[in-house]
Amino acid sequence: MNDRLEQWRAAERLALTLIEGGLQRMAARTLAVFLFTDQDSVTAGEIAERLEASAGSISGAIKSLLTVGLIERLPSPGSRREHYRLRDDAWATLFTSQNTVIQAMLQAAAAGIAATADGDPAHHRLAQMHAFYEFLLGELPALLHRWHQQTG
Amino acid sequence: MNDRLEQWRAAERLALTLIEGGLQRMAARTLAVFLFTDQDSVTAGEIAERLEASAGSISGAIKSLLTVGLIERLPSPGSRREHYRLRDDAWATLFTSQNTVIQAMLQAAAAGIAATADGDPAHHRLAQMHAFYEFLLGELPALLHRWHQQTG
DNA sequence: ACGACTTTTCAGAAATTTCTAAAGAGTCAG
DNA sequence: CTGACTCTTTAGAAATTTCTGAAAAGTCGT
Repeated sequence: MNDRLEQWRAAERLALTLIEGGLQRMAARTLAVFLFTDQDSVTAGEIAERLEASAGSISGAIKSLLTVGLIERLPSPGSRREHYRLRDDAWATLFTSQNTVIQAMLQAAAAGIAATADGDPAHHRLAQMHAFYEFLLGELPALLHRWHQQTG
Repeated sequence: MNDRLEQWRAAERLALTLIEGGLQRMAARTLAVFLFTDQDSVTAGEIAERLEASAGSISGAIKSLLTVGLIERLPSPGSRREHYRLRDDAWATLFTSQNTVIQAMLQAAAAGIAATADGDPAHHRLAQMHAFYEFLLGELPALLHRWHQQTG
């Protein structure tokens, strides 16, 4: 099953999944190209052609993927075109980027705790929320460490 | 610091954080009400009044929160109004609901692997993706177990 | 420094998401 | 059974997000 059309379909399906996971539409499709290309690296122009999208939207997508650390810009060997490729630890990075969400949750919970009295049911609920996200934040480093160990 | 206005502010800030985390706007605001109310349970009407939103949008928000298991409907004691409250394990549930996302990622990766040849760089990338999400899926149960042990 | 080529920026258009209002359905008391 | 009250559904409006096209900016070879 080494069929180009089937690959394209799988790529688009994966993009849809990534969108479900919270990525922006074009960023997701771009990421799918990085996954499914048979080249080592691709240029913005190649992606635009592949997705039949405007250069502008690809530019924005690449920018956001760079920001979250999923892809990297390669030192372009004497070419005018910038080359990009998927980073090795892309998936761990994508997962880890939720740390910032967890941190935000913690802060929000802390603010709520400070604003409520001890006996208030809300105080108790917020404390529970805080405890969970604190636990989570503490577990993540060890989790990623196990992952890196497993792969070597 | 037991100030009603400060509580309201903290609630709205928390709602914004939840929206960042991927919840829909009104679902997030509704969840914030469940967290910050000083009652044991609230009705749809009370939430609508609190958020100055239509009954319809609250109905939709409650439905989605019920679906993901963040809140529960209480046996209403002889009242016409349905009572809801935050579930005890709400935060673990919210975190766990991403399992479905992980499962979807796994399937998408598997489809891509099946569609590419062994030597293809894409094949390698997709295999890496698959390995990570498989690892993640395997770790989650133990993680949640540790959490439940910690709280008792 | 110039010309060719590529990427980035940005205002407006398109599409999607989200909310509301109003009608409908369900439920309980009497 | 009826009336009063609440929740749900849905079509359309409003708001937000996302994409495009064109102009501007950047880069490399000559």
